[in-house]
Amino acid sequence: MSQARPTAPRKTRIQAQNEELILAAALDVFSSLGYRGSTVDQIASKCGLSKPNLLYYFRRKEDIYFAVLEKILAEWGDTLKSLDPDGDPIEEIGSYIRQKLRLSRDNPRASRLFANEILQGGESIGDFLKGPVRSLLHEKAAVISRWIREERINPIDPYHLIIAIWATTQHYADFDVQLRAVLDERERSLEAAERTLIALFCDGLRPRLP
Amino acid sequence: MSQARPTAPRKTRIQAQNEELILAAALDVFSSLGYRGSTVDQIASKCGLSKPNLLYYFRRKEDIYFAVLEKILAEWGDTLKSLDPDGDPIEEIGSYIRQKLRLSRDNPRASRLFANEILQGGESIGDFLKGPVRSLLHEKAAVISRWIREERINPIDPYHLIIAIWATTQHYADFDVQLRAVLDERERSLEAAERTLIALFCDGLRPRLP
DNA sequence: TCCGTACTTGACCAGCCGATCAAGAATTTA
DNA sequence: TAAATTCTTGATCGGCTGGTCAAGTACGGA
Repeated sequence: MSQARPTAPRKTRIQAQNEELILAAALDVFSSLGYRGSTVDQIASKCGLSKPNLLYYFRRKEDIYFAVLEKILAEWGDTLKSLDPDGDPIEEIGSYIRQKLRLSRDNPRASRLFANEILQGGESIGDFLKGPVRSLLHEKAAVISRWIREERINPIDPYHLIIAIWATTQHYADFDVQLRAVLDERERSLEAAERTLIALFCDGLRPRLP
Repeated sequence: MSQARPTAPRKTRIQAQNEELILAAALDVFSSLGYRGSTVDQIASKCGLSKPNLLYYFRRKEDIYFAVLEKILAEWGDTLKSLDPDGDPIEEIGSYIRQKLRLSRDNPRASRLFANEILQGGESIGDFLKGPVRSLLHEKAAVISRWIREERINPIDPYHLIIAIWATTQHYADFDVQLRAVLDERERSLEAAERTLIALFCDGLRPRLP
């Protein structure tokens, strides 16, 4: 699967270089047009290769798509590992939000590709979701549950908390078009989003009376 | 635009009936396959009409899409009008969350179609976003700003607050596939989501000390 | 009942797109 | 340098899909 040519067990310099080119172009195209909306020609011309040449490295359009997906899922897995069980709960969750927000800003196309895939039924990543993501979620939920038991944070459902964090942070990548149409430039700063979300998740809206 | 036949100023019984059939089927198909992934044939066979017959009512595939979009945007506009400026802030925001969450549950396909459209660049709804949605957002933001000035809720950015509400509530429709893969049946109840979000937005995570 | 209009459809077309192939160019290896 | 391998591409194919058309059928008013 990671080998373009089944007959070639090792990667040439040219091969590695072109595959990288292709995957970069493919992320670009797939994330903005969706799988079905993208054509092999578009990807090829975006990276300056001919269509048959591209199909020499990846036999099928599907294979390109899978390769892109695989790549971004791997990167994501790495970045999701934080949330130190031994740290201060509020600090940890705050920095988790910050981190995910930055990921949204720095890698919006990956986020959109993922969103697209989910909306389309997510068949290609079902195993990934049911495996790594699921266990990661449960692991983090357990940490949060412990924090709740120790009365270091308010008692809320840990699963829905994490989902809320995912939803709010990814939203800045996935719905960027909407935000651009609806917010003024000045209101769209990452800092404002960061401040608001952290304030919200930490202290909520209700004023502390005394 | 609302008339399928430019030469026919009035709607026949059959016409009204078939257009409704078509739009229902189209929402179904478009929302699960996206615009480019859907075919006119699929929509036609889903509502038991032949393809040419469908294209008799809507000349182009695009026209069907626009009609569906127009319909759901109109319905949405209606449901978004709540948030009474004279009510209790916490109550109002809570009931707004509840309302949007129920909308997600009762009309997930509309939500997904919308998300799909945004991800694809949202050209078809640019005017809608820059117009009605934008002014609605500003209107609500003004209300929230007043509540903040009156010190009835904590000072946070009203725009990002509303966006956070949109993000979290729509997420339950748009990312349903992911939630199914990652959560157990029991954890996926609307009630849990409702409770968690409202607790989060109202009181946050940090315990009140005294 | 008859006539005009609205509706329906099988057959068909043109363009696009994924994929193939054979043949030539470049690069590596010996 | 020569042979072997890898890389590149123009030409082409077949299937799918949006859209058309002509011919027929149902409907509704007089």
